[in-house]
Amino acid sequence: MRSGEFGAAARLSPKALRLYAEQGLLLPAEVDPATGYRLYDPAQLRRARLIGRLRALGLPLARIGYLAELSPAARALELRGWLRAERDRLDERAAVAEAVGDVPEPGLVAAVRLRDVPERKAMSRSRRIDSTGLREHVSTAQRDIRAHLGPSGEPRLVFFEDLITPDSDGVVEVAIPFSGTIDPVADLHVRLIPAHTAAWLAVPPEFEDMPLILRVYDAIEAWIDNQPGLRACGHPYETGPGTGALFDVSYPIVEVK
Amino acid sequence: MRSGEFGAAARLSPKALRLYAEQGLLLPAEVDPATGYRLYDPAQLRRARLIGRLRALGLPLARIGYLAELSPAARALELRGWLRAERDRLDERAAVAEAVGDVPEPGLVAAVRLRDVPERKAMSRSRRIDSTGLREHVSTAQRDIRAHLGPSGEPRLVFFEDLITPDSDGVVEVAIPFSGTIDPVADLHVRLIPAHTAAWLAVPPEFEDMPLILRVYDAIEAWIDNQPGLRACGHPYETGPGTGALFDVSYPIVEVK
DNA sequence: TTGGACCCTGCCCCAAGGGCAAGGTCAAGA
DNA sequence: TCTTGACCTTGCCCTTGGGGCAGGGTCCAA
Repeated sequence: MRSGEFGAAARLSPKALRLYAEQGLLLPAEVDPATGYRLYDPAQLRRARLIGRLRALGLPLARIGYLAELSPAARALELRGWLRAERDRLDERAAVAEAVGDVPEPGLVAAVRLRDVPERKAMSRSRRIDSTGLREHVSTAQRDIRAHLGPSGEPRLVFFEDLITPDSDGVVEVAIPFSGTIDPVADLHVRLIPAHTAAWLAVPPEFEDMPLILRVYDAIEAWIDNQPGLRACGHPYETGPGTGALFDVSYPIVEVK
Repeated sequence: MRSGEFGAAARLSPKALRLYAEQGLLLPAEVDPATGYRLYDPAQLRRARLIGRLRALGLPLARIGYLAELSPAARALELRGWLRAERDRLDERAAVAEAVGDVPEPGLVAAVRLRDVPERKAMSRSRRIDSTGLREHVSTAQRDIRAHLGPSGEPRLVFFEDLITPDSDGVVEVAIPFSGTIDPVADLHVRLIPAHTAAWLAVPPEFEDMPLILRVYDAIEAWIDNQPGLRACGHPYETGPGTGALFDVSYPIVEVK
């Protein structure tokens, strides 16, 4: 079969067929060396239709190449896992959407305070994750670092270098301050957390989880914006355990002219 | 504020800020005409953070530009509608995924038959839709066409020129055959459905809806693939009411060497 | 004055093709 | 046998939302 006929039977455009051939996802049974015509075997229709269905689901071609090699049962299993992940992502998006773009909570804004934080040494691990891996990253990094520091008992800090949502990953650093001298190990770095002034808020229990935690961040940002002489600098971080709460949220700030 | 400082406070990359400035989504308060430096006002942080949040949800910039102009209440309303649509899309994807890539139903394959379909004139409307608009397209087109044909009572045909899923749209033609002579009206065309042989299946009631209807298509395709002298040509169509069922599914076929 | 940090424009890159132009191939009708 | 139209090829530019880099200009503090 020539490509047009094959594409019509498989409901794939000529351009798509060419792309799949280039990527090795669906190699023509034969390519005429003189004319470049791609010739397909009717037996390839099964695979072509499968690819079309999976593409229609929105799966990337690389993933399709993997799935196409699986047995139907294994493929169904993978697809169900993917659907569950998609559903979780959507749930988180719903949570973020609920909190987006409202006016800040006046009660939270009024509770923002300033404090001076001294310079500290800290052992930390940075990793690029999305929100699905956040909880695990924090707990395992904390465990690994404490295993090296011994029972110093300092609160942990979690720095958010980017906005972490199900659709956008970013760098999150888990750091535990310590006294004395310790050498870096593997991916556990030792660095200085510089002295700074922070605008902070003890997170009320009812705001601890997504999506309401976003309103805590909103409130601190709004408070800083309302102080003409102050400006955020650097990344916000969560300190846990906090001062009378499960954790505090802090923004390093500077004074400007 | 210069772009770097502003970007750090809003958690937006320099590249993203430049893009938003080019598209008019977030115009700098001032651009130094000599150096091209973009200077932002701290008051723009609110909008910048809103844009960042909406981007993190996966919304396209054009939509964000629209949403950013709305009041928080109107924005929340729009977002809830969008989330509902996303959830519907995901439900349909789940349905498609359940049916994808299994082995065809042997009972269905065994029930496939051949029939010769004579040439007919038909009045039809074609439209590019995705699966959310399918049901409405079929019913309104059928109503509009029957209003012009009068009570001829012929079964309707629905041609699927592409695979229709929540993520991929395609052309769907609703056609009703008639006898006599009728002029085309507006977007209702008059065309010949050529004589052809069709491989067809009366859809059992339990297979009528997504996702199981896909297995009916799979079964006919598998049956055709197993007949060495036969090959599908043209697009499949649904005939309703069918022969002893709510509708039949047919594939036009040709004999090959 | 000089170094480093910051910023600019402009170019190429990603996925998954769509669209178009220029040109080569094939089969059927005249 | 010739021609015509349908089909096929390669190659280039376009899409979204930026990432990354090169080359060069700016700003601020030591």
